[in-house]
Amino acid sequence: MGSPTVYDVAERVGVSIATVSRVYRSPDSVRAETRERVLSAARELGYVPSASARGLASRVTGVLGLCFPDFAEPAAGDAADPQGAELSLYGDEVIRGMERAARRRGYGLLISAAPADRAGESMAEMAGRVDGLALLAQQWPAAELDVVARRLPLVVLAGQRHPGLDRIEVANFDGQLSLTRHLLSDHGFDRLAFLGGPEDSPDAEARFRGFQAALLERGLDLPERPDTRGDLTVAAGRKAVAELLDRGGPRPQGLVCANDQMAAGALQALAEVSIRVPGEMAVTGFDGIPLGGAVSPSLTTVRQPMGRLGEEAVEMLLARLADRDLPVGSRTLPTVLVRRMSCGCSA
Amino acid sequence: MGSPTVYDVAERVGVSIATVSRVYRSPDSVRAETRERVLSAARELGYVPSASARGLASRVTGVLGLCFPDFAEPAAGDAADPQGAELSLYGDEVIRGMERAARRRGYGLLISAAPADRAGESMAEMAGRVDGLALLAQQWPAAELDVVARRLPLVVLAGQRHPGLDRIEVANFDGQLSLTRHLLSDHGFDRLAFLGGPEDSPDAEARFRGFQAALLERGLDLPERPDTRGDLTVAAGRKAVAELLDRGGPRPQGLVCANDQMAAGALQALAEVSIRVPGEMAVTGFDGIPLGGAVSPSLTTVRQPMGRLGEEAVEMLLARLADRDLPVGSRTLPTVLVRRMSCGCSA
DNA sequence: CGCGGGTTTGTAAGCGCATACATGACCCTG
DNA sequence: CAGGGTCATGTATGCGCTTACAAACCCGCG
Repeated sequence: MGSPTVYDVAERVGVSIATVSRVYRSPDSVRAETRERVLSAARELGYVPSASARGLASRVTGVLGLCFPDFAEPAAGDAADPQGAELSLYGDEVIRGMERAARRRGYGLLISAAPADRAGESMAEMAGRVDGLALLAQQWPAAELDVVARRLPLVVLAGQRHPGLDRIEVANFDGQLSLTRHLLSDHGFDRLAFLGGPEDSPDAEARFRGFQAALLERGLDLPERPDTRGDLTVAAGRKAVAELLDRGGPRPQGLVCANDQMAAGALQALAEVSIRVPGEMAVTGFDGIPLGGAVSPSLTTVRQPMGRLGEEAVEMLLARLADRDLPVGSRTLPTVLVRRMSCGCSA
Repeated sequence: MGSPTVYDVAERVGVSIATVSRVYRSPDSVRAETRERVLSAARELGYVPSASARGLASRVTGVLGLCFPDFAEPAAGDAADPQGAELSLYGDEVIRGMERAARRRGYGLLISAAPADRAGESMAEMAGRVDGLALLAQQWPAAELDVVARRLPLVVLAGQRHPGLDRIEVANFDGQLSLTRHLLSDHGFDRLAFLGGPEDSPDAEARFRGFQAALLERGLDLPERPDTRGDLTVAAGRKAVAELLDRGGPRPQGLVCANDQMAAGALQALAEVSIRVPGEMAVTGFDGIPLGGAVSPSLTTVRQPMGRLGEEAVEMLLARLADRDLPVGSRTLPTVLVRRMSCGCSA
C-alpha cells in the first residue's frame, strides 16, 4: 500500500532496478526503447523517485538552504496590518533571487525563518537537509556555526563577519557615502541629520559610517552617533522625526535615513506637521524597495541588489561544493544611487 | 573523511547506534547521563543527523512544499527595475505565511517557482522531496497532478478547481461584490468601468463576476466582459487607462481594477492627463498589497489574507497527512474591504 | 568462425538512520 | 529469594536508491 518504488517499476517492465534508476539519473545510458517502457510503466504506477533514498545513496540532497531572520511575527490578526508584509520586503527579494538561481542550477531551495533565540537550532535542523546553506543578516551562534561549517558549505549574507566563512555583502558604506555626497555637493546642504538603525545592525552601522565619511570629506562637524535611532520600521521613522523636532535646535536641511521604511515614516510624519519635502527638508532612504517609488514625494535612495545577493549566494555555495579547498571568499555587491524627488532632484 | 555518522558517535561514547538515534528521536527514552555523553560527543565530532537517511528509514521527510508561478523573470539587469519585485508581492506573503505555519508545526518548507511550461516537471521534482505539497494559482497539468496526488497530500491555492483535490481560495466574488456595492450605494456612482485581468486567471474572472453581480443587484446594464483587460501589472494599468480614454464616449465615474497593481498604474496614467482622483474619477484595486497604502491618493481596495492562505495550506496538508481518508475539503477565506482615499472616502 | 571493443543491462553492496524485538539490569512484591 | 514488571540499551533488519563492477550482447573484421 506504500508508494511504488524502483522495484515495482522494474518488475513490471521486466528489467533490473539499476536500469530503472539509470533512466532517471543518466537517461542516455539506457537504450531508447527500454527507457520508454520504463517511463510509461512509471506513469501507470504513479512512481515518483524518493529524494530521501537518492540522497542517502548519492550523498547529496540537491537542495540549498536559506536561513533568514524572523521579522517580528505579526500577531494573528493578519487581515488588518500590513506591518508584517512591510518588514519583509528586504528578505523576499533575497529569497526570490536565491530560488531563481538555485532552480537554474538544478537545485531546490529550503527556507526557514530563524527566531533570534533559536537561530542555532534552526540552522542545525536545516544543515542535515541541504548541500549548502546561506545565512542572512543575523547573529548566528558561533558554536553551531563551527559544527555546521565543518559539514557543508556556508555563506553569510550581509551579516557579521565570521573568520573562515565565505561572505557576501552590499556596499553599505559606499552607497551611503555617495548618496550623502550628492546631498552635500549637488544640493549644497551642510546640515544633515541621520536616522539610524539599531546598534547591533552591522548594515545600518556601515551606512552611518558612510554618512560620516562624506561629512568628513567636506570638513564638516563629525557626529559621533546617529541623531536618533529606530528599529528600521515605518513606525520608527515617524517616531524618530517627532523626537527630532521636539528636540528643537536648528532644523536640519535633510534627513538621511538608515533604510527606506524609516524614510517613508519620516515622510508621513513631516507631512502631518506640514513640513514640505523636499522644499523645506530633504529625505533619503536606503534599500530601494518598491515602496520608495510609490510614496509621494518619491524617495531618493540607494538600491541594494538584494536579488543578486541571493543569486551570488548560490554561485558561491556551488563553487565551494565543487572544491572545498577554495580560499575563503568575500564579495561586495555594488549599490546604485536612485535620485528621485524627495531630495529635490527631478521635477 | 565523510561527515560523522551515528556509528562514529556511538563508537566514541561506547553505546550502540540505536541509543544515539534515540537521543535525537525520543530523548526521554534515554537515561539523562547517557544522553549528555552522546550529545557532547556529537558536538565534538561535528555530527549532524542526515535528513536523507532519516527520511528513508522513517518514510517522512518533515518538509512541505510550495510551488508558485514563475513571475516573468526580470532580465539580468536587476539594479534598475523594480518590476520583478513588484509582481511578486502576492506570492511572497503566501510563502511567508506558509513558512511560519510549517515551522510552528515542526516542518521545513521547500519552495519552487514553476515556469508555466515546466509546471509538471517542477511539481514532480518536489513531490519526491516533501510530505505534502501546496500549489499556488497556476494551471497544473492534470496528468502529473494525478500521479502526484496519489503519492502525497496536495492542496490547490487560489487556482483552478480540480475535482478530488483539497482547495483553499479567497472570496474574490464576495470581495468585489462588496467593494462595488460600496461605490454604487455609498458614493452613488452608476457608471463604472472594469479593468480586467487575463481571461485565464480564475481569480480575476471571479472578481469581474462579483462586479457584475453588484450592477445586477442595482438593475444596471450588465457588461458582458471587462471594459478592457491587462496582465495585472502596473504597466498594464497605465495602458488600460490610455485605451479607455482614447475610446471616447462618456467617461466612467470610477475604475474598478482587477488588482492593486493595475490600479496603481491607472492612478499614474490619470495623474499624467490631470484627471483628479477621486475628484473626477474614483479608482479601486484588489489584493491589499502594501503599495496600495503608499500611493497617492491611497488606494481603496479589498484585502486578501494571503498570509492566511499559506497558513491554512499547512493545516490542510497536515490534516490530510494525519488521515488520508478525510473528505475532500474546500475553504474560502474572507476578504476585507479597505476604504481609503481613491474612492472618495476618508478626508 | 572467433575475437576485440563498444554498448546495454544485471548483480550486489552499501548509504545513515529508525525501530521492532530481544536482552539484561534492577526493583518490587509476596 | 523466586517471579513479574519496568526501564535502559543492544541486535538486526530494511527503508529505496546509486554505482562500481561484472556479465551479456552486438558489431565488424581478420
